[in-house]
Amino acid sequence: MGSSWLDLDLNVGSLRFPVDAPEVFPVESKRVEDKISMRGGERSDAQVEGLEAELIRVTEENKKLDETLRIITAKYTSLWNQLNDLTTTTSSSEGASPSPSPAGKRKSESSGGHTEPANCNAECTSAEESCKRVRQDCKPPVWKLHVRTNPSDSSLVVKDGYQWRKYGQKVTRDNPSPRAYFRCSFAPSCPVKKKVQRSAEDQSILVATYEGEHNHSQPSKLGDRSDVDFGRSSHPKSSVTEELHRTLVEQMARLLTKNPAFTASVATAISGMML
DNA sequence: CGTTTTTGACCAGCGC
DNA sequence: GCGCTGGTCAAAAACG
Repeated sequence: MGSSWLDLDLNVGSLRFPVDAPEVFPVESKRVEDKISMRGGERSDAQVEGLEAELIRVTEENKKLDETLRIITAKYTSLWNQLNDLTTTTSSSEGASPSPSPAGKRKSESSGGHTEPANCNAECTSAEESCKRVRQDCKPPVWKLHVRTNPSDSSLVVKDGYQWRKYGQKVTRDNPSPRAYFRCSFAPSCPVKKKVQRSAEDQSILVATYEGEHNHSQPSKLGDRSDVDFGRSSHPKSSVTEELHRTLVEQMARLLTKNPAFTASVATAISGMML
């Protein structure tokens, strides 16, 4: 995928309209044409021809811009679908990645990402191992969420819109950072658990592991103290994908707003529509 | 005073 | 069976 999609050549540099003629945008072209035809007698033919030429030129540029926007949208959709596929596969295969832990066979850690039976197919041959797999398959769904935080911030808090109660903390063998254990405190019967630990490789990344599914609606919608609301579904996977969606949109917005020509064009377009 | 967090103790699974 | 390790419990402390 590379950066080709990020290299947004919007070709907006030529869209520098005269300040006194904002109405040349397509939404207003019909009105401009009417004005021209109505007041044609008051203007010279040269002026009319000049305006018409300008109108045609700007209309063409708008078509180009519209086409570019359509391409960007298509690329974004394509990229988003790829990301969806990627998160679906990585969330189930992450636990299979080489673990720094020599043991790496503990039931929770090792089965953390093993919800995908395909992972076991190549390895599990004996009856004993297939029994283990059956046990693992019965476990609640497990999803991982990586959140970049300020490394100086030592709190193990991942704001995901739900209300959590910490019930334990432990230093694990393969990571010097402590791991915090949380339960969903919004509903006492909610089976969801969350483990949060800093990444061993990058201390600025918090790795939140969700187990199970919420059996209630998201509390943040009911006006609780949580300040993030990116999970519309009670399913933890949905929270993850919504988070990715949000990140993508933010990145796109950041890229676009960094381009002064683009922001100038948007401003001109908006003012043109308002006028 | 009720709720949440902290933290040491305990339990269970797994490999040897 | 033993030791290691991750996960959970529960009493005490902290907090609002």
